[in-house]
Amino acid sequence: MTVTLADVAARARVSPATVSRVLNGNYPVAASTRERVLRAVDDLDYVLNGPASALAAATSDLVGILVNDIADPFFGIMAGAAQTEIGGPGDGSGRAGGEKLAIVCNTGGSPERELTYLTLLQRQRAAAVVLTGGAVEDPAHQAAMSAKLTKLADAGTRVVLCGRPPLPDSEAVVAALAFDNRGGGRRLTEHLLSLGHRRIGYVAGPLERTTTRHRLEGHRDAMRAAGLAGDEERLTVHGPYDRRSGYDATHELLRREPEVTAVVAANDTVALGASAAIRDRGLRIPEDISVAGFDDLPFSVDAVPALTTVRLPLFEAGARAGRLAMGKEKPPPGGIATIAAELMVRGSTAPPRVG
Amino acid sequence: MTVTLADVAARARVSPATVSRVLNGNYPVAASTRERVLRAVDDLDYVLNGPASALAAATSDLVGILVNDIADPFFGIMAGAAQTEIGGPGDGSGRAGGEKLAIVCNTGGSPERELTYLTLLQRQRAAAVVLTGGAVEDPAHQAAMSAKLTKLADAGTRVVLCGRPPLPDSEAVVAALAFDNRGGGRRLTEHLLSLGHRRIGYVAGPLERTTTRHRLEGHRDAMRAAGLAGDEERLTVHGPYDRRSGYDATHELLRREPEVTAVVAANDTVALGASAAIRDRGLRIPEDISVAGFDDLPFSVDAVPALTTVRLPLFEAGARAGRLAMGKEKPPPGGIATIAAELMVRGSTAPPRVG
DNA sequence: CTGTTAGCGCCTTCAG
DNA sequence: CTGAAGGCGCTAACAG
Repeated sequence: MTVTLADVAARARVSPATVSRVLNGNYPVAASTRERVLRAVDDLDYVLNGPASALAAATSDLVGILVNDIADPFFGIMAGAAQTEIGGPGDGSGRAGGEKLAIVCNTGGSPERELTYLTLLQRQRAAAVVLTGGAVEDPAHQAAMSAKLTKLADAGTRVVLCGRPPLPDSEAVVAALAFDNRGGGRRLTEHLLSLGHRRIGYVAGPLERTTTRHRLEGHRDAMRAAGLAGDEERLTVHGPYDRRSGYDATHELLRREPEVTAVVAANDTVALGASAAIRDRGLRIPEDISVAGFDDLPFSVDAVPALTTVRLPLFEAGARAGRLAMGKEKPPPGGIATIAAELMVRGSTAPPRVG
Repeated sequence: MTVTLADVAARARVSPATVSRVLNGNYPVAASTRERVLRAVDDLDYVLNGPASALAAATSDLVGILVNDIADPFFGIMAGAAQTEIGGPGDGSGRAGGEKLAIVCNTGGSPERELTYLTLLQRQRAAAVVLTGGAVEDPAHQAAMSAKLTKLADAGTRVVLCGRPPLPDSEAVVAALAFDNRGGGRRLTEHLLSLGHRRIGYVAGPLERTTTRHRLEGHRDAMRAAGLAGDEERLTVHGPYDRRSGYDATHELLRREPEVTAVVAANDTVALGASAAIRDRGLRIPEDISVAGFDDLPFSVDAVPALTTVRLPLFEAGARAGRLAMGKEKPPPGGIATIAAELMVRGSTAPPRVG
């Protein structure tokens, strides 16, 4: 029925072990023998049995990339970049060579699904796992994650964090690439303050996520430094990282405080929704209200007016995470690297109206 | 070292066979026995060995989802939707149950990588494969794809096409969900014609892709029906499906023909770039030039002015593909379904200036 | 450089 | 309902 390695061996008149060796290419085989085997493989249209191979070798060529929301380019860009480093270029023959199979798993931001996927990857004896994006801060979940990642690491799976803060005290992780969300958030708000804004609304991401907290903390640090503490709670509205949330939260914000002169959004997608809400109220950007985002996704520069935001080098970070997962790059000192966030000032922010 | 099924059996004082049966749940086991086994599993923190299981059972719980560009929400939305149907909700314990592992593979639009991923999936004995988005029209590649998909199907892998036209003559495919790209393209251009536009530029996608061709054919059908044939080549510029391409191609288009009053883009992302180019030339949308896109991605409604486009039910299509891949839904008659594309008229299109 | 020999960990008949 | 036994297809020592 299905052709096996033994069939190939028979046809090439060699032993199964030899066939295995030429297929894996990690052992010397005479050129003529290799030739013969390869021809047999082609003749028989043989395809390696992944599970059998993984079982015998006790490793597999799967690399998992976990993302919170695959429909969000924030994750898509990182995952795609990681995949280019992991997947190899292919040999143009459609025959799979020694490359790894980079697979993207969409957790939808759910802690349960995150753990489930890790278990599934553990089952598959994944060669590496890349966790992207912010983490949920629930202590129970964090403990479960630590435990799970430790087990994965013990089983030989390389664990890399990308755009996620390092775990409290885990030796399991090869490397953690953390974005400077706090610094970026701070500089963004400082920019608004320097323009003269004082009443700044904040449309935050979902509660209990590190990304949300860090960006918000950066914002509040800046506010506090400017002597504007005290009104934080009232001027902050939380919601998911999507367009709709930005829209709704901004309406809520302007209801609570119509005198807001600037709105900082949790990310660019939310900023888009916020902008729509502001316009629906008949207000202009940036003349009446300034708007700022975070991430600098590709569409942000094309918004009208172009969106002031904080640029995160998503592609570069994803690619680096991919290389780390493949062991192609040396981990940073201490296993932790902070990735800079750059303020991008564009047309959506301007000084507040006088009066 | 690693705990195996036999360890669990020993601890639960049953045979390995019994443990296997409770784990797979597809065979009657006494409640008390099951209880004991489950407890042993928890005590020992046992994780099933996927490869061993797949080898013995000759099947696996992997489902592959192939996308052309994971950073593009067009694919992200479909893939995410498919994954919700495939991955199951999890049981909240982080312990993986009977669900499938939905994995997204990013081909980058490369035919070679597409075939490579299919081979990798074939190796893993994937339970199903979902191919999303347009196909490359190169005959050699199409033949190779047909052959590969047939082999996958023969090995028991369910193949589903989502947003991709059915293969010429393949019995391999369970179901093909094709978008009505041609009809959508035609109606979009008819809309522009009805507004009074006559000189319409077209920023097309990459050559040799079904999506590109069908949308362009719809456009040209409409032009021809209006007696406006003849100038197609000059008013069409091809490029990748990205923002940059839309920007560059639109500049090129306006260089070739400054009298263009409307630009139709291959998709919404391209339309964003086209809009930026138009503005950079000091022209207004829609007063000087109308712009239209395709897909109706989430950001399109927030563009300024809001983008006229053709809505594709990406989430619904992806979810349906996921269900078909799981065998949860009956395939459409003949295995082929055409998914309607709906014209969304918004602010970016208006009658051309008079004179 | 190549063949031989044992498993890898699990599922699945087949008996009981 | 449960146990025993064989093998899924491949790899990894060992010999030669």
